[in-house]
Amino acid sequence: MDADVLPAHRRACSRRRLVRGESLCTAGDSFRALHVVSSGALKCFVTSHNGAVQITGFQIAGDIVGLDGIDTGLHQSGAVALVDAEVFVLPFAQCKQWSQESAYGQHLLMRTLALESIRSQRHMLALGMLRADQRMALFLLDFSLRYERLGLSRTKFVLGMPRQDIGSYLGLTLETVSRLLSRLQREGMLQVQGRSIDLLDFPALRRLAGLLTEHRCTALDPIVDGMGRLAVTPR
Amino acid sequence: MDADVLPAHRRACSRRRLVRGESLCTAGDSFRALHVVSSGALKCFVTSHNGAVQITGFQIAGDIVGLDGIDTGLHQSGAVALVDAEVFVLPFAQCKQWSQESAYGQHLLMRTLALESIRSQRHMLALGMLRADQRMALFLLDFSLRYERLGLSRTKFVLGMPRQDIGSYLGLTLETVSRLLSRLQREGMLQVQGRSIDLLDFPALRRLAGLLTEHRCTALDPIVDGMGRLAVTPR
DNA sequence: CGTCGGGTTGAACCTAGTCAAAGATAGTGG
DNA sequence: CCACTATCTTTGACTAGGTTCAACCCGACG
Repeated sequence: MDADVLPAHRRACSRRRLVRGESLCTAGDSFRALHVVSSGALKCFVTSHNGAVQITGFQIAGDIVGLDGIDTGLHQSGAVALVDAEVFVLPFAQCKQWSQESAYGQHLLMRTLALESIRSQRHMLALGMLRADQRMALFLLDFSLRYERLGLSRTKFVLGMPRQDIGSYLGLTLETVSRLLSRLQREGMLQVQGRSIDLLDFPALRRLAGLLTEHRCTALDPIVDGMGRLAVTPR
Repeated sequence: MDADVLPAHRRACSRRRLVRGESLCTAGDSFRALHVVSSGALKCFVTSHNGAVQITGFQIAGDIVGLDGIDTGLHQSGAVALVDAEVFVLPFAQCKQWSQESAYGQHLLMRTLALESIRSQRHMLALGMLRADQRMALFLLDFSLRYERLGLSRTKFVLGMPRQDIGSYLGLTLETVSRLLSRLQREGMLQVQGRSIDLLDFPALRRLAGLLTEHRCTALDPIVDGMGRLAVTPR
């Protein structure tokens, strides 16, 4: 196929590089595009009236940023790079077109949106009814699973964010996070060295988190391929 | 227009009546349709592995139930009627068709999905960084606003759910909920009689919740009209 | 070498949870 | 219509898990 006969949504999209600490968007910015992380890591956060911030999520390769802008056309949360990162830029108009022209695209976009709210709900559940140590275990297992999906080690990984951010995400103080990591290390469940984590005892961590079964939440097909092209056929 | 030339998504959809305590769907059910509450009230909840339940939301007239099934095709949460209720049944295939044929439909469906995840995020923020009394105040103000939008009193209303459910929603125990209501009454912010609430001091409640401004989160156009027909033009 | 952001650890305090008992309410059946 | 029961609600006393405040440590960087 010739490049210029391809519908807009089939062309590879542009990319954007972010250096550590650089912000991708800020709450209140007008929403034009979705972003898919291709490398590095971001954090998303909302700011409350009094100025306090709460981290709402951490995104690594394959994760989507910016869905919060769809509703009002303004971003509801900010996103900044935890480490140097690169993202694909998917103009939202293009996504809409894609969704109208391809039944699979429509399906995928809706699933992506729905999944986002399920993730929030699951996290809500964690914040609402788990003890601090259980939240921490869940957090670590979640990261482990996500790194594994990227083909990386599920036992050894580096958390790109400071204790403060982990605390904010889990509804805890940074001191509690620090104490918990120390305690879990003392109890032999993991090894921690600054931001480097080495999970040693998965069964124990799962038991702590209250997971009976290996909690594999559905992995959604990515909406873009490695080159940043919107998917048009399954898998 | 003749009824039989209307596209499927323009025909009034069916309804379903639920008696108090009856369940609309259960986690694991296969997902076929979205539901829009037309009267009464529902609660949605997720069940964790160990059997504990957490309420994820309360739906009153105009609210949508069932978005959680879109991702996997299976409902992730259950929904039961708090009081006798009626819902419109929107077969999901029909929604998809509507979304493909009408740009406005596509827009509205996406906004609805996105709004859902923003709501979850906002609630996450509340669970993660607010004290119990602040969560309670926010909860009451939210209900007040929603009743007001339905043209009902924003000061006097009846909470259809037991303390236990409020607690579960807010990440608190039923005793704490009870104590908080008693305390807020003692402090003159409201009057409580069983499940009947009368908000007396909005400024104080807002101050408590940490809301500087009157927190009016965007009201999304309803996706169905009063007869259960999918909207095709704004407003 | 000093400073600065991030991390660890300790002690005191406090919020919300737990356990327990009694009071209200609503629903049921005689 | 009333009595009985089940459920919901309130309140108290006690406890524990997390926060707060504060000191100290470590490594990076000018």
